[in-house]
Amino acid sequence: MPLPQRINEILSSPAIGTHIQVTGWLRSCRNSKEISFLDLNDGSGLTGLQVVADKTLPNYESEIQNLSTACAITVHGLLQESPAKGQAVELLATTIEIVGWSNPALYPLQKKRHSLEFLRTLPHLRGRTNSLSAMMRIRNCLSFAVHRFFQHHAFQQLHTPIITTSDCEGAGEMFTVTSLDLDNLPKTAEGQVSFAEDFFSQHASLTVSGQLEAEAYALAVGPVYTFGPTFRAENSHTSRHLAEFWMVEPEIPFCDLTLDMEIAEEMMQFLVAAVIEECPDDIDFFSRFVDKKLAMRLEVMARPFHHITYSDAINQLQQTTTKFNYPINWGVDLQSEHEKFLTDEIFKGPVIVTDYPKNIKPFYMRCNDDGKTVAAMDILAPSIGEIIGGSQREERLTPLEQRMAECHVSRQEYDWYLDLRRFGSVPHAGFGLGFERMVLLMTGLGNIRDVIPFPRTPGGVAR
RNA sequence: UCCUCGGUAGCUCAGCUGGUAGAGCAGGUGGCUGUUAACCACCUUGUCGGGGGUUCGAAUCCCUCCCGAGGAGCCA
Repeated sequence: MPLPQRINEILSSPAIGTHIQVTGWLRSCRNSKEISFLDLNDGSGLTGLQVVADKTLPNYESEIQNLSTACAITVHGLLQESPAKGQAVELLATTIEIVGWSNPALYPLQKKRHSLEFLRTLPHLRGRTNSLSAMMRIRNCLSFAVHRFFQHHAFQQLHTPIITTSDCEGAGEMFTVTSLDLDNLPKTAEGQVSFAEDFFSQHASLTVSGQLEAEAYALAVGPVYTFGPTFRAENSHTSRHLAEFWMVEPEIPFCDLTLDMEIAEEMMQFLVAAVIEECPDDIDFFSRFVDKKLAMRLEVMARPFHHITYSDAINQLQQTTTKFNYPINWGVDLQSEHEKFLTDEIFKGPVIVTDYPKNIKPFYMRCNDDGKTVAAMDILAPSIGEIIGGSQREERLTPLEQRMAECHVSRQEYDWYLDLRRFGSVPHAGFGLGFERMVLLMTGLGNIRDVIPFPRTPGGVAR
């Protein structure tokens, strides 16, 4: 493909003495009367290529001296060793074509450091900063590694629908999808909105999870995984939640909770290793400027994860002298402060908590023989909290029907799901990884709005 | 949704117990043959988040709304 060579490739194996062409955007310009130094960056890495332009260039006075941050240029020149300190190689320009000008008085990003809060107001431009481009490279690396991991283990990627008519968890607010005229809504005899007249002839929403559809295909073609956007209309205004986020959801037939946990742990360690291997500069950048403990945390991720049952976790938390804001009782879900205590104080690393009380978990999780707990597992990561939630699914028809009744899940609506238990049901399990939380873990960034290019949160969409 | 802290120049912030606004950076102009968040000199910039109130007088005190950050709940 006739694409221009990227700067990170040029710098990693510089062909000194050859003529090359590069394209990119200027981060800064240092002009003097007869020579200019242009810091050219094309987004391929943190380090830019220094372009040296001297007055012999025909457009030196007319154009080059007027260049400023953000201008786009194409440079032909001679790659040479740099006589000055600061960089090993530089490009001595023979021609510089200005592809796109930028008005420095109006361009909102300066050479100096900006706060992440300010950059959030410029989602369309913030990718030009080191922080966001480094995040983007790590995010991309993680994304590709997810596919590599599952494809290598013969999982098939399943494209589950974005628009759905089922509410998977039975919890969580969903966004309604409608083409009805909002100023003139059709009503039923009871005064409710008549979705029978809507586009899909029934109420439809944006998906909160592809799990149930993934189960259907796992019981048809073998191990599958989904990797796509999911949506929650919950009014949660925190640094860990998005209204639109990406989730990785494998679903494995002939699989119990133990194997499910093994796969989850192996996947996470594969992802961590991939980023450490492929994005060392970006990890180093985040370690130095964002989170000094990042490298240490990533080391811990490579060790075997700790395991503890929910009941044992409750016991341990009850035995500590630490005072919690929320009381610890068997049957109540673990609060953030409890999860943090498990990961940061007791285990000092990732923890897999298993066998939660069935009453705090959804209907589809498999009931354990004790009748009180389900075959569920949550992976808690240091400083992030829950990063993976998974379970072995209830494959037995009768217990599933009982749980659906207890949870007030419509039998009619989920009859198709029961079919999966009627016709060749097998033990199966899966989990969901919050992809942005994985990016948080790998970058050390503190706010989930900074690990997705265009964040959607309650209250506003900037672009 | 609740709690806490914030909102002053393009950005980051100072502005004490009320006396009507400042710094650094960015930007502009000029200078400089090798710079590295370049340097030197000079210059520009404000409905002090919106609205209302107290006061002779409000960036400063009070009320209210909006927005942002951190935490909680819920979750991934």
